[in-house]
Amino acid sequence: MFFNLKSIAKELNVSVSTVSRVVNNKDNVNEETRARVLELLNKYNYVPNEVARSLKNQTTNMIGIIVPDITEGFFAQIIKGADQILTENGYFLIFCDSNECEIKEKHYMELLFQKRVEALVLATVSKNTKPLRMYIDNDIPVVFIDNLPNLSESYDAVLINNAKASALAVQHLISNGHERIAIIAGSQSETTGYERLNGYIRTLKSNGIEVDEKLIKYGNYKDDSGYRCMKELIQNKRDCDFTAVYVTSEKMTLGALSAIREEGLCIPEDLAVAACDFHDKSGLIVPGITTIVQPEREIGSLTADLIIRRLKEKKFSVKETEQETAKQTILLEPGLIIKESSGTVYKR
Amino acid sequence: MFFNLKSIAKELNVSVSTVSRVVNNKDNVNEETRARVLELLNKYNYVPNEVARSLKNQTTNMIGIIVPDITEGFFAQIIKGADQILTENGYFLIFCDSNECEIKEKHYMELLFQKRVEALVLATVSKNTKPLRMYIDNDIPVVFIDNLPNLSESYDAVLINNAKASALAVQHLISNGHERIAIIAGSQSETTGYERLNGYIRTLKSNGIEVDEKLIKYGNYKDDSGYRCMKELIQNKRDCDFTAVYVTSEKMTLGALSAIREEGLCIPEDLAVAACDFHDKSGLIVPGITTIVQPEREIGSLTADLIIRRLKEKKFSVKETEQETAKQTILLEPGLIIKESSGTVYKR
DNA sequence: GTGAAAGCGCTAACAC
DNA sequence: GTGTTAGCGCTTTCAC
Repeated sequence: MFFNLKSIAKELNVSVSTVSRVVNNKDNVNEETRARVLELLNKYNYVPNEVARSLKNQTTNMIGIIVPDITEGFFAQIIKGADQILTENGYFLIFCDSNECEIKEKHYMELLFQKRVEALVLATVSKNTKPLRMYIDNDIPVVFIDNLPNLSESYDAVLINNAKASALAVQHLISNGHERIAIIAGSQSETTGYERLNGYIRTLKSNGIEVDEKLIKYGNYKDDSGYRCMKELIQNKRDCDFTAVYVTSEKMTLGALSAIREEGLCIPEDLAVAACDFHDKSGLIVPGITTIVQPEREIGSLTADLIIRRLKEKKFSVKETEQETAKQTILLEPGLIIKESSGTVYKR
Repeated sequence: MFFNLKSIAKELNVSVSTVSRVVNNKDNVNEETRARVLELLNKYNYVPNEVARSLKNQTTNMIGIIVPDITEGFFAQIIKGADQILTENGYFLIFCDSNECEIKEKHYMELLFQKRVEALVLATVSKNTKPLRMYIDNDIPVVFIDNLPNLSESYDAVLINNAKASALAVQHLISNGHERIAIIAGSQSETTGYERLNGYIRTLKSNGIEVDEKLIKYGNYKDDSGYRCMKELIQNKRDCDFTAVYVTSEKMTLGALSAIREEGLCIPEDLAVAACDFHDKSGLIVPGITTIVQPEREIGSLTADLIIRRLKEKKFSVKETEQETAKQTILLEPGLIIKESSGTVYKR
C-alpha cells in the first residue's frame, strides 16, 4: 500500500540497503547511484515508516504526557512550554487527558507504555503507584508536575513550592486586615492539596491567628466542589464569622464565586477572595481576582529539559556504565497577583 | 531490556506462538499450558510491544489531531469531545499544537504520517495543500474542523455554518438599533474568515444597510491584531461613526476589548460589542460579552464518529470492494448568547 | 560502493 | 494443542 524501501530498490535494481543509505544520508554511496535513488524517492514521495524504524532502533522519540484536564489554562500552558523544547530536540509529545479520573490515568499509562514512549510527564490524580512500577522497573524516566506521588524511592519533579504559595496568599490577606480567613482546600491525599492547606495553617499560626477547623473545607478540585464548600461556609457564617476565603484551585474558585454571587455577597466588602491558578485572559472580570500564579511555561520547559537530560544519561550509561545523576525536585517560586477581590477588611 | 514473547517462551520451554496465543486470548490453547504462561506473564509484568504489533498488523490505532492553539477553549473542548469517543473505540489520540504556524503544521503532518496515524483531524492555518497529498494519495482519512482547505477534490469536514453565525450576531446588533456596525474580520484566505465576513455583508444588505469599507478591518486571529484593528477603527471614529463592532474570534476580541478600555470607551454605551467563540468560564466578565458559540463537544464527537466510520469502510472495502460513501461536510448550527455588551444603541 | 542476511517483537498460516 | 516459519519495513554488520 505505501511505498517502501523494497519497492524502490526493486524498481532500480539496487539493494534495499543502498536505498536505506540514501534515505539516511550516509556517505558511502556512489554519487550517481544516490542521484538515481533520490529521484525515485521524490517521484514516489517516499516517507520512511517510523513504526519499523522504532522497532529496529528500539527508540520511538515519543514522550507521553498525562494531565487531568486540558481545558485548564494551567495545563495547556505547561504543555505548550514542554512541547516547544521537546520538538526542537527531535522528540514528539503525545498528550492524554485523564479527565481527573484515576482509571483513565492508569489506562493511559498502560497505553503509553505499550507504545513505548521514552519518557512520561505526569500530573497524577492517583494515589495508586502500582502503574508507575512499569516505568520505574524498566528505567523509563518519569517527571511529575503539579502533584507528587506516594513513592518510597526518589523521583524527578518540577513544580512550585505549594506551601509558600499559600503563605503568600494568606499573608497578603492578613496584611489587608483579615484574621478570620476560611480555606477551600483540595484533597489531602494529594500533595498539592496537602501542602496548600499546610501553608495556610502555618501562616496563620506564625501570625498568632488561631486555626479554626470550621473554616476549613475540603473540595476535590472538580467544578462543583468549590460551589458546595462555599455554600457550606456561608451557611455557617453566623457561627464562625469570617471576612476572607482562600480557594486553592481555579475550578473550585469558579464554583465558589458563583456561590458567593448566588448568596448576594459583595466581593470584597462582604467577603474577600484570594485564589490559586486563576486565569483571566480578558482582564475584565469584576472584581479582579487576587490569585497565586505559577510560571507555567517554565514548568513545561524545565520538565522538557530534565527529560532530555535523563534520556541522554540513559544512552550514555549503557555504553559507559556511567552513574546517573540523582533524582531531583525542581521547586519554582509562586507569584501573587493582587487585584480588588482581596481588598482590605470592611470595618463595621 | 523489556520482557518479550521470546524470553517468556524460552523460560517455559514452549513456542513463541503459544505465548502469543495466551497473550491474545485465543482459544486453541491447553488450559494447563495457558495457566503456566499466564503466571509467568504476570510475574514479569509482561506488556506487549505495540510498535511490533503495529508493524505486523499494519495498523497503529493512532489518530492525529493538529490545532492552532491548545490554550483556546474552542480547540480544547473539541479535543475533549473527540478523545472520549475515540478512546471508547480503541483509538488513541495524538495531539499537536501548530502554534498558528504553517511550517509547524506541515512539520507535524509529516511526523504524524511517518508515525502512520490512521486518520488526521486538521484545523488548518495553511493555504498550502501539498502536505495533504501524502494523506489523500495514501487514502488516509482526513477530517477538517474550523477551517476548510483549498482542495479541488471533495473532503470530510465538521464545522458550523460560519456565514450564519455572523448573520446571527449582526442581525442581533441591528435589532438592537445599530446600523453603523464595524467588523474585525479574519484572514480572507481562510474559509472561516471569508465566510464570517460574507455573513456580515449579506446581513447588512438584506437589512438595507450600506456596507462601508471603512468599517471593515482585517486581523490575523492572533492576540494583538484585534487590538490594532480596534485602535484603527476608534481613531477613525469621527469620520465614520459606528455604534457597534462585531469581532470574529476570541483572541481578537480580547485585543479589541483592551483597546476599547484603553480609549476610555464604555461598552455598550459608547460602543456595542458582539464576539465569536468568546469563552467566559467565570461568568464574571463585566460587561458580559454577547457572543456566537459553537457546539464544540459535538464538533469533536461528530468528527470522531466520522473518522471511525471512514476507518471501518476502509477495512471493509479491501475485502469486499465496497463503494466508499461520499465525502461530507457536516454543518452544525451556531448559537448566540446575548449579554450586556451588545445593548441597545445609545441615542444622543 | 554495494548486496546479502540477520533481526527488532510480533502475528498467523500452515504443518504435524 | 503446539511448533515452525515467513514476513511486516527497516538498519546494520559483514562479505565481496
